[in-house]
Amino acid sequence: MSADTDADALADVPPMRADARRNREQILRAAREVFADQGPDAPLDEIARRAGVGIATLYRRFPHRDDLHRGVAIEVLTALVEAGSRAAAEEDDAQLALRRFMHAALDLKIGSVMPALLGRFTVDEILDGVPGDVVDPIDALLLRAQAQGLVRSDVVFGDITMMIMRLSRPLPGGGRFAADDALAHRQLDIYIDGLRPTGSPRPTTPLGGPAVDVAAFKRLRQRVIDDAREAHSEARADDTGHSDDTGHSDDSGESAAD
Amino acid sequence: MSADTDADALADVPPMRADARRNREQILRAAREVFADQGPDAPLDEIARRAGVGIATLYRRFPHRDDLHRGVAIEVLTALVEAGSRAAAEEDDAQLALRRFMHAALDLKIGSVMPALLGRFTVDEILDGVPGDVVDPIDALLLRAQAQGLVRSDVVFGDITMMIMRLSRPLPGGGRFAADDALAHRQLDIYIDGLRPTGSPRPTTPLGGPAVDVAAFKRLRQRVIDDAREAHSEARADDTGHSDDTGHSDDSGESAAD
DNA sequence: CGCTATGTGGAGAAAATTTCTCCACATAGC
DNA sequence: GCTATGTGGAGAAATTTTCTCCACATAGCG
Repeated sequence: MSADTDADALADVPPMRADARRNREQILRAAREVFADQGPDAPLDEIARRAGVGIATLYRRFPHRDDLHRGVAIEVLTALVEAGSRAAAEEDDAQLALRRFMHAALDLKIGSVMPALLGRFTVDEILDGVPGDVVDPIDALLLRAQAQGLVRSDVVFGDITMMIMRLSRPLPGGGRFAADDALAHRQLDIYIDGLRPTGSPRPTTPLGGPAVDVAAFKRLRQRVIDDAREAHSEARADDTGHSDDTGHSDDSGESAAD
Repeated sequence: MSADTDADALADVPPMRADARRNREQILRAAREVFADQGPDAPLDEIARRAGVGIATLYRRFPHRDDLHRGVAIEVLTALVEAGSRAAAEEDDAQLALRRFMHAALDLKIGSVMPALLGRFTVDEILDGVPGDVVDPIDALLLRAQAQGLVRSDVVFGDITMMIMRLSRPLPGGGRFAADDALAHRQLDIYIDGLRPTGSPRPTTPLGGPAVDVAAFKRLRQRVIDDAREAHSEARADDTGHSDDTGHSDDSGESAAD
């Protein structure tokens, strides 16, 4: 392994054509999104479609689903370690370093890696592809902030990572809410403020992202309902059963399947 | 749309047999869980199974999927309103009232209602079954806490409700993590602490629930991996997937996995 | 510029999953 | 006991997802 440019040279595999490599990256990026959105068993069609490639290309590059899991996991964990060490190095303030790391991790949608890490194949299989340790550097960020009294002492590793995993999934309801990612960052900021110790002099973080007040919530609800109604009426053309009121009707409505 | 507790009296429908009513409730409870876990398109088999009834019973009671959506929505929203007014009435402290309401709402898994509310049928269809307004009483809890300076002023309705929706879904990874519900409450407590204004004298909330530190995380990871390996080796017995074609120069053939 | 090894897309068969009906059997409630 | 009401589960039908095959495209080289 003299130079990484010819990692291929060691194997008998000839170097990939440029467009093929580009496609491979598109697929991994799409897979990360789709796994985060829909879970590890998401249909592969969807991934190919989002990547803008044919299904055959996906299968050629990743013959089994687990190959895709592993590919995504390696990519994301590598970026995660990188984000952690960069945050630690570039932010003097330990709380800001932690905050910056958490937002970066959220952007990476590490929720997509969770399924791959937990229970598909050995940790080693993934970690062999990832430079350095993943867990301890993250914990170090937390410990440093705690040592300086910037984060309450009863917070632990899982309170950092598992929240990010949760936030990296879309809201329930089928991705109807457009500003989903921005809202996740807003919620993360509030959560991070909640990590401060009692009486901390640190001010609360100014909240960006979508402020969904009651009026906005009602507008949102109405808009989505209108959309759905429209989609529905397209789908049913001739509506045999009008919503005549019968309680939880046993057989009102369109049992006449169209 | 009549309240179904005494719909029987008004309509020509004879009263339900006691066991049938019990089953209906079991189904709604199971549906709530399953919708929260897997989304609004979750397979109905799963719901019937969790409810401990046959699939036919489910179809008899709820001929269309939307009937089930509506039934769950009505039940959960009714309980939600009830929880809100109870919290407001019984807690003198406005911040504690808000906290108590949020934890109650999390237990209700209102994430399961979101899909039904957003885009399946009109709001009225649900709300006719729910006594009173849903949105404003919740907002009132927040406004009261803000008026007393117990919650920062830039927080809005959506910061309360949408976080609960998110927390009511399981962690990504296929429900492998047993203490999921308890972790959600722990995370919620941290989040609520983050709602306090700068310099608030209120102490942080003591954290219950699972404290997943680095050691626990590694143990958890290993345990799950072991489980999966076991399940895998049962399932494949013969299939030797050869997958050295990832073009990633990693020699570790995954076929060695077993 | 033209050649060819490498790469691509999409149709569609095969497999897996999910829906939903039917009917023989069970039991609550009188 | 009797019977109207309710039940479970088998399995056909419909839908979704997987995965292969092959005619066609183009990067990269001389």
